Amino acid sequence: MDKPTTKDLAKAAGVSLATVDRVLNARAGVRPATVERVRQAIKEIDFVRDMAAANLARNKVYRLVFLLPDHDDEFIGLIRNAIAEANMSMAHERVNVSIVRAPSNDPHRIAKILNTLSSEQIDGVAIMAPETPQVRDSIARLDAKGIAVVTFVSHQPTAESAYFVGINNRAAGRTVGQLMARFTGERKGEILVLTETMQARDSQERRLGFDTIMAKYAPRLGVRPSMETYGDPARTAKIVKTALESQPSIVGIYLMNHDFRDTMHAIEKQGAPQQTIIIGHELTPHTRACLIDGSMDAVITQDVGHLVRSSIRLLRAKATHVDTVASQERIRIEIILRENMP
Amino acid sequence: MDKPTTKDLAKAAGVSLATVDRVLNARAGVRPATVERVRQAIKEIDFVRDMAAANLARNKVYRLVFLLPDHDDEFIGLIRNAIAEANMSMAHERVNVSIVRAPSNDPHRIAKILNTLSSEQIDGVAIMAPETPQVRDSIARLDAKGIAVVTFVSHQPTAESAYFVGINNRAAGRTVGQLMARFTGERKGEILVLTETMQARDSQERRLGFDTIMAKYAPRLGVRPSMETYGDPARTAKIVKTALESQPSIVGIYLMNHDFRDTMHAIEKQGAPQQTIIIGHELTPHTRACLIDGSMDAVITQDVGHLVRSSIRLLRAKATHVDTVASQERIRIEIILRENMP
DNA sequence: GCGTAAATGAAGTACGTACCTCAAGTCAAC
DNA sequence: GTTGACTTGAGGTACGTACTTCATTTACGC
Repeated sequence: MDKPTTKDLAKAAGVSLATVDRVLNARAGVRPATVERVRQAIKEIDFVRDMAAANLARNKVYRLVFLLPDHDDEFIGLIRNAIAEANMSMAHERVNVSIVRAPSNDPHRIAKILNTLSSEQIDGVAIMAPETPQVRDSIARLDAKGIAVVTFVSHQPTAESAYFVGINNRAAGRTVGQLMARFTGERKGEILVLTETMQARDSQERRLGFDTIMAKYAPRLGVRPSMETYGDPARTAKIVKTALESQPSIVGIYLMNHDFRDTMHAIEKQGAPQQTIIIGHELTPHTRACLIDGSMDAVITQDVGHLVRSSIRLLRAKATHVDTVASQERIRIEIILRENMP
Repeated sequence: MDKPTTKDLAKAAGVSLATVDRVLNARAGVRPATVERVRQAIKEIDFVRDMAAANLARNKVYRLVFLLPDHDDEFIGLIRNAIAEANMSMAHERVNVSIVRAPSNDPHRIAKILNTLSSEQIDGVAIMAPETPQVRDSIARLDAKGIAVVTFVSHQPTAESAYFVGINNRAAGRTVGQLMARFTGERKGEILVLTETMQARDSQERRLGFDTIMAKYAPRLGVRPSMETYGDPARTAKIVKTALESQPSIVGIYLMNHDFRDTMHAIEKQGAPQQTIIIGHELTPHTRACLIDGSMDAVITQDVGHLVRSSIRLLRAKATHVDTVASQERIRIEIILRENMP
């Protein structure tokens, strides 16, 4: 009652191992009727190819690339660590993962890098980059070249050939909205929304989701227009100072981008009103510390290790033309409070 | 620049393949000095054993067993589905998982089942059962027999040889406490705590964590003693009726066990005060529906698929005497609101 | 029925590791 | 210096699949 092998399959189909091999690997030179016979036998004896052995025989290492932004914030750091760890723990899956970095505000540069990838060197790419026409075209080109692509963290809705690994940012924004609505109790006042840039689709979607819920559940609260820091500490400090001085009735702050260390620093320096609810994205050493010392109330995050492993599994499956277990690949929107911090 | 193989390792260590094999598989008959030389070489050339090939060569299927309670509630159903799914998706890992069921209130029966497992048939067991001396002894016996054991969902702190796969229930209770404290706003009143039985260690720990946070963050709220339903619908209805009638100032309800369909039904029938915050455990079809229709406010859950896969990985690693990636095995306490429901 | 092309089979090597056997080596105690 | 125990090496087979080569069979048009 052991698992059937290709040998059993050959016997069941009444053909030789060579023919089984031809069918399994879609090689030419087999009559359609014979192909069908083998297909039938596969179903009958419930044959599943031993991919470990197959890959061993192929002696192929799947070379995957993560394209990441070239600035070094905490979130990117976590991703890099997760990639390094995955490279270790998934070694027996015959994957070799490397990282390529590009300035996220230079679509041409990103496109150039993607366009130079050839299917001889690379089997798959996970792309974390803002949505631009250049990147979209590059993804189509990669697809045409037979290189597997997933979009990573940043959704590229116009790139149909690439599966998206990340959270639904609209839902993430809604989640923050719900927490903000409830954590502020019955208090009235204003909500500040800060982000690095509203150019990013992620920010737009989060904002959209956030507004929907705030309008529905907390009409008592006024949500201010998004303020952009452009990642500039001086500008950030100025914005925060002005906002907090002119708005004495702040009851909540939503930090919409990841790695808002400068922003938190500015808020702490300026001093927010007592009981101000502060919610932001991504669990990092910094946000972890903020949860512990109480300067933040909640963090919405996605499991970085899961993101990376999921991307790798999907790329590998795509490169091998194999199906995947979809349920394992859904990235959850996690709510972290001080009490359930991992 | 390929990945080093045992052959490369043999050359690097200046020994033969046979000796490398003896060292790698901890076989006897190698001088300590030689062992050390090979160990050094492993580090030097950064050798990692190709587990896929190793398992192929071993041609061993790891037979794992999940011991589950024999009553069929929604949570157990989810676990069974997850096990079936894992059996499919981890087939290439050479694991075969089966389920054995036992009445969770009959420790002798459970112990008897565990004691009949022999290391010839079974390589590992994941045990979901209440903590009892009988089970604890059985676990020790399994360990002595060389069968890998993890405790699953229910912590058995006295069984040192078994790794625990599940959440910290104390922290889970604290998390519920924090949500309850915040979701009730500034309102004053009483909190009901309902569970199937306080005999279960899980319930005790959740309660402990819950009380800690409530005392600290919501002293305005009175937390009532835990009420036990014993899984009896009639009793449940009576308890809920009495509690809600005699306590007009209920502002929150904590449902501490999983699968509280009867309890929710009784609450809905009796009618809780407007704005009563209801929080419970485990995301199931029922709690999912409750979140959507607003009859529940939050659900604390653990990823069942993750629980199962983690158990399998750990058992398999233990059976193979291999290290694991700890970070991948930590089960998170997930907070689910309507907005971030997966 | 003959020639040709297409389909199929038989048998091999390879992947990286496990595990076995047997021979040959080393070393220390006597 | 012999004995015996321990250590090491050499070489084999096996796991399930990929891929190749070459021989053989089948099908079809004439």
